[in-house]
Amino acid sequence: MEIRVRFAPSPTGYLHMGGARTAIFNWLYARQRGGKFILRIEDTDKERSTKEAIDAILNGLRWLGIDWDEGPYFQSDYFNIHREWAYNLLREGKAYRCFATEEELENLRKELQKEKKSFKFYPKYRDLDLKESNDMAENGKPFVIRFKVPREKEIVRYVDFIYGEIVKKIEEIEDFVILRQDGTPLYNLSCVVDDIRMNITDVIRGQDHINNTSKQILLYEAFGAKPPNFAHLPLILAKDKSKLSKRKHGEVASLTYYINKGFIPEALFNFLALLGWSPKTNEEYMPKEKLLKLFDIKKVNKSNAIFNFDEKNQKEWTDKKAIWLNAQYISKYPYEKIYPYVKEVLIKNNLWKEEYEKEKKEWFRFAIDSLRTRLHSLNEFATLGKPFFSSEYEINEEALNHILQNKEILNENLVELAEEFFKNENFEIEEIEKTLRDFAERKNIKAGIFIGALRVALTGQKEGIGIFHIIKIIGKEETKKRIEEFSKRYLI
RNA sequence: GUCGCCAUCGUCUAGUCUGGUUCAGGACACCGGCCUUUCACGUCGGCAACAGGGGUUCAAAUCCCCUUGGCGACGCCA
Repeated sequence: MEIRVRFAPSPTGYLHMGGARTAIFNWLYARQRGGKFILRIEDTDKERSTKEAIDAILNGLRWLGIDWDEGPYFQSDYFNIHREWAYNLLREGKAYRCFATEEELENLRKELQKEKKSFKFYPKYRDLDLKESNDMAENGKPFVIRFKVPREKEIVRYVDFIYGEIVKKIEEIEDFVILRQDGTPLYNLSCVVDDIRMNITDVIRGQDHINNTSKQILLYEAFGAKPPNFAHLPLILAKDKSKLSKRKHGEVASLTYYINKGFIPEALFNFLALLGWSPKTNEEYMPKEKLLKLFDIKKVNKSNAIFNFDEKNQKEWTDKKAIWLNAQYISKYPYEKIYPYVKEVLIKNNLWKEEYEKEKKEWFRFAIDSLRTRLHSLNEFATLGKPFFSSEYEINEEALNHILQNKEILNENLVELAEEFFKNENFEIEEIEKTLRDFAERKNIKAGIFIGALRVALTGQKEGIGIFHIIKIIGKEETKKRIEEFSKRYLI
């Protein structure tokens, strides 16, 4: 039988990390078995659903490289069908109209609480004769439709791929509402009806749905359908051990933030896939193909994972392992794969020049390959990389002050050193290095003094890639020019 | 409160099913050495955990029970 999974987010917020991981696991599961991945937007709560949220979800999935075979379906388009199915249950005596008012219910709930019981159903309406129920409805008395949980059964049971056997006592399940007073369907109904209609074979979703699953299985049975397989994923928690959410923990919970922060999609994909699941091979760098080969839904662990970040610390804005993985991808990706991302970032920051893919193609590649070994974010191509693509870069004050300790030496020698560089014929790294070291030796000055000064003069930064790489990338003329300008401005 | 789930280094995790090979392995982070007279690269090394208590057993991180802790669900939200 063909595997069919679905990712069914509700468009009430942006695509968050938990949702993204659910999508990843669904996608991995479907793709490794030649199954279909269906995207369904669960917008049954019209009040809270927004167009922006839908766009964010779609864009987020595309960005992650998660493609879908069907959809996006919008659940609200099928309200009539859901309602029809609910009424079928009503006709068959598997559901009933509950005419209880809010007050009535509240009182009942309070009373039950005194006896330490919780609400399960309202016999008065549950046992109402269908004809009488029809009459009341016709007379305009408002009602909801509740599912009539089969009380003759003892338990509902299913085997979860991850949690194993889950048994729930029938007596603990209330007659839940499936149709609102205004006739719109509720989550449990819509979800089951659509999963049946769409022939979903495997439901992979967050662990917070475990409780719903028992109810949903009852619905499957009422509809005479075979329930799908279920796999409930452990939750992603924040440091305070509560469920990671945008409301509580801010942007770090939202996928959009990672896009803006310069993540490579596959790096985030990799990180998320390893959160709650392990290939058990001691490897961390796992591109999609490898993940596809090794992923096993049944080996996902049961305990929740904590997302370790510190919002107060810039460098730890998200889990450090995620940042580290991103750095891995930036430096290990084949050039062809990293290139489009770099181009995009440079364009966004007005640093892109057409010649980078024409006459300066080779130069550009060398620059990027040198640069990327040190970067943690794509955005750094435009910040730390700026001096290579523009002569307008800022000078780090701390770094400047540091080298100005040797102001006199530099004033006497730096421009002369620049002239020496200029005499280089090939301007290759070894040659540049030799020039500098010979020069320093001749002058009896530590090479380090020049190295530090050159870094500041040429890039304005106190750290970065090797200085000889920097000089080669910046080029003969520009190096000379920058040193001269720097001397005039700071050394005299 | 009720019901359910979970419990190995600070964090992600391997090992738990099939008890001995583990005074518990890897990764991130952290600390130190080397390299670099730059570096958020690289490299080598270090720190660091079986929640607690009872069993069962020749032997328990691994099996059983209890306690504790954490999380989730208890909506005419999804």
